[in-house]
Amino acid sequence: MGNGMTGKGRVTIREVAERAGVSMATASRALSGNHPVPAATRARVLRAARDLDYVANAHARALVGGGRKMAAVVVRQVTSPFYAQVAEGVEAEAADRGWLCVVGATGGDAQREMEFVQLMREEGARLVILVGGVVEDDAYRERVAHYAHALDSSGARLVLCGRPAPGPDVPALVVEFDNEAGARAITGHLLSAGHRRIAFLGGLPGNTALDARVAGYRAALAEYGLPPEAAYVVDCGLGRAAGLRAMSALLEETREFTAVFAGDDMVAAGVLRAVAEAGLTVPDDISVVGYNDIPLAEDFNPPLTTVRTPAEELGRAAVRIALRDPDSAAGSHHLLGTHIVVRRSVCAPSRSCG
Amino acid sequence: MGNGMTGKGRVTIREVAERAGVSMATASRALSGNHPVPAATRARVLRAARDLDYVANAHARALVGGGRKMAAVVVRQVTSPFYAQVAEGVEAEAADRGWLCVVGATGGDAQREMEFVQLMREEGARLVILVGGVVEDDAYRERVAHYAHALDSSGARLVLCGRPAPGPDVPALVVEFDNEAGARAITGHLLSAGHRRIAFLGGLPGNTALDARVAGYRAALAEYGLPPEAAYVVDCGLGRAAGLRAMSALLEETREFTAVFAGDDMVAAGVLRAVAEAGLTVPDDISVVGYNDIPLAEDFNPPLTTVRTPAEELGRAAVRIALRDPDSAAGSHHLLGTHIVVRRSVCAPSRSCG
DNA sequence: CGACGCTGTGAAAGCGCTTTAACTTCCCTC
DNA sequence: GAGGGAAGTTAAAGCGCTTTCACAGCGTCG
Repeated sequence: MGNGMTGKGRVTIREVAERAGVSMATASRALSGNHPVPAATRARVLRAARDLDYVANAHARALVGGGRKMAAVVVRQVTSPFYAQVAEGVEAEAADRGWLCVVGATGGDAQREMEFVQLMREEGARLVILVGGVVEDDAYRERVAHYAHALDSSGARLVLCGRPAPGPDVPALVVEFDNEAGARAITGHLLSAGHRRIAFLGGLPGNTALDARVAGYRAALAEYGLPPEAAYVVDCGLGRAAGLRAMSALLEETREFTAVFAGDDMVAAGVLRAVAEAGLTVPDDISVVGYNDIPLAEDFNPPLTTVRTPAEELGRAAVRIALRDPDSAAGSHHLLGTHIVVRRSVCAPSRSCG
Repeated sequence: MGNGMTGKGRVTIREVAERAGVSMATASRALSGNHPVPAATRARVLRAARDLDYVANAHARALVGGGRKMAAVVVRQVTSPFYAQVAEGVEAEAADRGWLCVVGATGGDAQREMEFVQLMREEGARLVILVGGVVEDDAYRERVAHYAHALDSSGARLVLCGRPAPGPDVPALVVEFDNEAGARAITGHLLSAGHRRIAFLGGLPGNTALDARVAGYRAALAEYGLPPEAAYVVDCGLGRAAGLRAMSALLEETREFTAVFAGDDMVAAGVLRAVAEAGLTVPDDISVVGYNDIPLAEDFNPPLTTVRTPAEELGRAAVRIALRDPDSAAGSHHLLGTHIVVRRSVCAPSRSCG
């Protein structure tokens, strides 16, 4: 390497100080910029640091400095396009501020989630972002309330993305998309195309995001003067496999529906597949819409009409909001807008069905 | 919370020790398990820690303990399905060992990559995994050689996944898929189906992964006794947009090809789209194969025949290999196997062409 | 001209933890 | 019954850094 490195042992600030002919205190000030130092002195210190290939020890710094700039984002799995985008947003916004971003994948396991949050407490993360829908039961509420208080007592902030706050007095902040509005809009799109028999596939009772989508779907139906019985919700949960299975079952059972609103794009992928396997065509026989507008949605067959939820923006917003209003932000609730992306999976209800 | 927390200030091991009636040393040993402690004493300490909601300070621990269990994985972008899977594999394997995993996204920018590696040095990461193909030029070689030596001098290991080592004496370890074998196999699949005019779309000269794929493609052609001129490589780079553009251009130009080997599945997505836009059908008019088998490949239209590169396994292998053989592993090169996944985007060359 | 504030600098305290070296018991052996 | 370990425990050193506190030098104002 050709520099003055002392073998394996890391160069410390003391050596930098010695080489620059100043005290450790001055070296520290020049390096960290926490305190003004005359330009000449600073230059000498920086020079010495460069010559020695000095690398600050983040641990020592965090230990004395009390904490460190680190955010953690926790998702079910990194490979889900939606979660990946949110994580990317968090990472980007964190990086913009010089923060470190660590991501944890739980695989949907509450145990691992708890362990990870605990780890983040030990690591001194100042921001923990929990992403993704869950079924809201008592265990969930208790768990999250615990996180919130534990993190709060360590001086860290907790952000919930797309999952509910366990209570009004819990020190956590919620940032999510306006699922009800989005669902209402896309259902309206189907209705205005002439569809009246629209099934919703992908319900997951207790999951607030999906519940809100279902609510929006029902609201849109009501707005069009349809009776509550017109709503048909299949609680098959999320994922491509679930969508495939549920749609196959539905087609087996009845062909009265002219359109399907899939709970998200992966469900829609399964639905499209099921329709194709049944020898039917989208949209001629059945119109399909999804939710989230994942990157590959436009490559579906046919390209999917869906609701765009700018996931990366969600991640960025989470960081921004949490860091903006250090105190007042706690407990607040932020809703992000969405919009419809029209592609080719919807047309007017046709010849073949009701 | 109902426990004995002292407000904001974090509970330290000293308080735990006091409450348990032992010295800090004993408390530390009971908590960390680094040194045997009688069961009765240990129980008292653990009890006190629980009562106080004690959270160890990872920084202090790392400071004195010299380093910490942390791995870093660096990718171009988290939202690419392939990178996401690799990152997930790294995360999983790291989590299995109680290691922390941080991920950095560079957006393909060398500057950001350097900053991130530097940050990891400061943070004391013991394992840095650089994932993803690059164009191998002098700047690249110099950069990576620098990382390798810098990390090595901090006692950390460097793993390159799918990118070449800059030289034989550089302390880095390479783990990647056997791209040449995979490409040879899938080209063979096309050949054995009867295709003789096969174009390769998605070359990126200097990118070793793609170069290897191209080499495999040529080798397969040669094995079937075709002259070198039979190879037709379009260096359009990667990504869906690139595939769409290149394939549209190709179709504009000539229709002599009966099959297309796309550099990866995203390119294949673009190719499929281009074929559809040209009013042609896959596989009846043109057979298409991809590379990587991303999760949505089976939902392409038609479901894509491709090469499965178990990306998550790549991430896991990177961690495992790096951690297995602390010393001997340096400089070694590991090749992971792949296999063909046959779906419906290939059939015998047909009526319409060649 | 002495008191005051300012800037630049350094010695040393201490962040929370692990670990070394030393000490105390207590039990066993010769 | 004295000597030698083993087992259990502790005081204290110190990881690398930031930051207080103190002091020196010096221009400025009353």
